[in-house]
Amino acid sequence: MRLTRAGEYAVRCVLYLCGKPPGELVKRRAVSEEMDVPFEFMGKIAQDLAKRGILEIVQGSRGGFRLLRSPEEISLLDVVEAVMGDIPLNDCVVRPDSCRRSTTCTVHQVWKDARTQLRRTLKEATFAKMIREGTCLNDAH
Amino acid sequence: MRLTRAGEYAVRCVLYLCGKPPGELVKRRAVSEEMDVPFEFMGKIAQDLAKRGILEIVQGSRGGFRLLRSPEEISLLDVVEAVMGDIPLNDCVVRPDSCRRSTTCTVHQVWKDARTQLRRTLKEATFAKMIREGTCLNDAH
DNA sequence: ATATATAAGACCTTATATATCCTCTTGACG
DNA sequence: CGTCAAGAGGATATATAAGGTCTTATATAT
Repeated sequence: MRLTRAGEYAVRCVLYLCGKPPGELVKRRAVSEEMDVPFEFMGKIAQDLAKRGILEIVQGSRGGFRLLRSPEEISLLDVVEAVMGDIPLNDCVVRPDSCRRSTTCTVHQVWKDARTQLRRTLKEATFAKMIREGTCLNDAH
Repeated sequence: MRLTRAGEYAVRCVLYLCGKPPGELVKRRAVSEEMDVPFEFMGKIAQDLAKRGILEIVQGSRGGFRLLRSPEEISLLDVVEAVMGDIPLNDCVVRPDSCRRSTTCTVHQVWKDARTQLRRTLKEATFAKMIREGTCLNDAH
């Protein structure tokens, strides 16, 4: 029940892009080196972020990544779920078939509530807000 | 970021014991069969629960498991953390050394808040409350 | 065309979760 | 005491997921 490395890397990537002028194209190599993310792995993660419309990938020479949304419009939840898939917490919540009485079972209701709460907290945390209040970016990581 | 099988099994075990008269000694075999938990694995899980003082393990012939607390005094958090360890969500929260500026970084602050919130929700969910409001136990699982 | 950059999937490695096995210890009971 | 039932606890498999790398293909500027 923890953030994966891919999740952490994705956050770092978006954080880095948010620190650049809006619409600027940034090389994968630059993100990888600055944010200490394995180069190849960065490619995978960028694809996940692109699928969710968080950034755009430009091919060809002079290619790279470009944010498609403003930091106000990107939440921690968006980024984390882009690479980790839906946050389930408990199986029954996402696949109700796995438990016959999931709709009435209060154990599962607790998990469901916890999940809703967690997702709300992460949804409310936009990158604009986080950067405004200070992030690791300020220091060399 | 999900409940492990061991966590689910632990919950089932405690749920089952809560359904018995207080202080009753229940055989591992019974818990295992009734709650559909692998017999050997049940032993491991019981040890974790015993370490946290949730139940007592009695050896010898006529041995078995016995709840040490009333359902009012056992929360979902107790049981889940007994088998899964502390819920971290994000590494930096539990091991601040892994990030230099964890005390001031708002990304980590969000994770920390989310974690606190999740733990509170699970802490408030006592087995007494959950059973009162209906659980899967009522049905054959 | 060529150089540079990413795409996409195959593949490998490591870590964790899940489960089982075996030997030892405990305690009831004859 | 000896024996049996039951769990303890370490060692060891097996399965699944995470983490990372490699290769071939594709796109674009020059």
